[in-house]
Order: sequence, then structure tokens, then C-alpha cells
Amino acid sequence: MTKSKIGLYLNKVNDSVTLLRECGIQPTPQRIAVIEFILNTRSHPSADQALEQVRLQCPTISRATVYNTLNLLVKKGLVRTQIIREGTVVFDCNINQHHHFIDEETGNIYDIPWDQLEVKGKDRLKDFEIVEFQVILRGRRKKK
Amino acid sequence: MTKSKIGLYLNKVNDSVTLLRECGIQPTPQRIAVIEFILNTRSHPSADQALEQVRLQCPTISRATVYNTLNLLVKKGLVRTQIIREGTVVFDCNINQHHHFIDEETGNIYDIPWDQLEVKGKDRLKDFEIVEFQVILRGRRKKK
DNA sequence: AAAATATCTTGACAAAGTCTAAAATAGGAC
DNA sequence: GTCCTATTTTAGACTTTGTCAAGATATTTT
Repeated sequence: MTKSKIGLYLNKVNDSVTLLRECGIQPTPQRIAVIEFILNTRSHPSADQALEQVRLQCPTISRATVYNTLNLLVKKGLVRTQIIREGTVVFDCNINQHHHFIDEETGNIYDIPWDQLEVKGKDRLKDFEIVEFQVILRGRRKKK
Repeated sequence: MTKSKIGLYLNKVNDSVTLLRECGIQPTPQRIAVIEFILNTRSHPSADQALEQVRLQCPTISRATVYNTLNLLVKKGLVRTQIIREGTVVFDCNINQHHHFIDEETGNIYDIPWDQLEVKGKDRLKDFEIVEFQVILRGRRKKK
């Protein structure tokens, strides 16, 4: 399993153990619980929301460990943070470039595939060296 | 003076008094100090940063008053909030649509005029009703 | 000037996040 | 297995951002 495929296949404990080892992270039960939760959700949770969910599996885990583990996963490039919710950083297991849509009624955050939108005119911004960018859209998700 | 011109002309106390009155806000010394600071900065400050600066002019102002006044100005449409900095809401006196560039070295936030960038493909997002959007770019501002 | 409103301040509180010291655990050497 | 060391985890203290309520000040209204 390669890093680029994470986030969809992580339903076996073995996978997360392997993944942690590949990143040079000791696979403790706490870290396994965190990585299995975060790589299997599309919900862009905050650290405290992750804590709440991870405790269902691993009731004794401390807040500091969840924060430490999530930050470690960010440092290793397995997840990334997004600044799109008021008051808290959210964690995003989709490490490929993509955009975001935020439902202002529910607070839900949806990924928009990179190739669905095109941003034109960036080369005109002569004063800025762009390292990354994304479009952030807000509104309502339509009911089916 | 109309609301659409605010943010550039606000160097006379009279202007801010007029503006507050136009919005049905009683122009107290505290509120004048807050509005004069916030409408004359391009720096996208947090509420606590605003407090710090406003206290230079009005040393006795309380934190609650700065928060209340800023939120009041948001409600009246004179400034708006942006979620682009980690850990805190920032206030933006540019109420016209625009994009943002964030210098990752300094944390400085720069406005990018609306017409400099074009986002194509929004109509393909059938599941979403878009109320607003912006492009957020990160990188380094080039030295002159 | 007294009463009624509106505003401001202080301090308490909650949530998000970091840090530290001590306890628990794991891994390696023997 | 036992001992030793390095790594992890935990609990709690602390900071920052933000809100709220109660009392103190100001401002209007009459």
C-alpha cells in the first residue's frame, strides 16, 4: 500500500500498523486507534471531535495523545490540516489537492475534486510566489 | 460618504461619527476608537490585536467592548470576518468580494482584487448551491 | 433632577490548544 | 525472565480566543 492510496482502504488493523511503521512511527494501540479513525472519515473533524470518536474504541486515551498523534500524522504527510472552520483546525485525510465546499446550515465540509474547478489569472499576481491555493465555497448542499 | 467607500477615507473623526450614526449606532468614544482603527488597517487583525491597538488611543477600553463593537460592525455590514488564520477569526474592512493571499513566512494576509482571478467550472457543481466563494492562496510575497 | 435606557467594565466561564512532569510501557541486552 | 533505557502516555496546569452576566457609568427622556 502506498501513501497515495490511504484513506479508502484502511479497514484492517494490519494496514494501519504497516502504514505507521512505514512512516517510522511506533504503532501503539492509541496511535492505531487515531489513524484508523482519521483515515476512515470524510467528515473533516477537529481534534476534539476525533478524541470523542476515538474514545469509543479506546476509552482511556488522553486528549494530549490524540493531539500529539494527529500532529505527528500531519508532520509525516498522512493527513493535513485545513483552516475552514471557525475556532478550530480540522484534519483532512485527503492529501491530494482539492477544493472545499462548506454547508453553512449544517457546518458539513465537502471535498471538491481538484479538476472540477479551474482558477485563471494566477500568473498575473506578480508580487506573490504561490505555493498552494484552493477555492473555498460556501452555501447549501442541495437535497437529493 | 457611502458605505461602499469606507476603509480609505476614514481619517477624520467626523467621518466615523457620521458612519456610526448612519448605521444607527451611538458614537461613543470607545466605538469611535474601534471603528477608526479597523477601517484604517489593511492588516486583517484579530479582535485581540484590535484591542491592543485601540488601547493605544483609548487605554481604558475593555476586551468585551472591542468584541461587542466589532461584532456590531459585522452585523451592520461595515466589516466582515474571514476564517483564514489558525485559531482566530480576523476582521476585514474590505466588504467587497475579493480573494486572499497568505504569506506563510510572516502570516501577513493580502487582498487580491476580485477581477484578478476567475474560477471556472462552478456550474458543474450540481449538488451545491453556492452563496459565496473565494480563492485562498498561500506562499511568499516577493521582495521588491 | 429623577427615572429609564443604553453602554461599558469586570470577572467568570468554556473551548481549543500547548506544555510539563510523572507514570506507564516497550525494546534491547544479558 | 530481569534489568535498564528510551519512548509513550497521561493528567493537569496553563494560554488564548471568545462569550456572557452583573454591576457600574453614561446618556436620554421626562
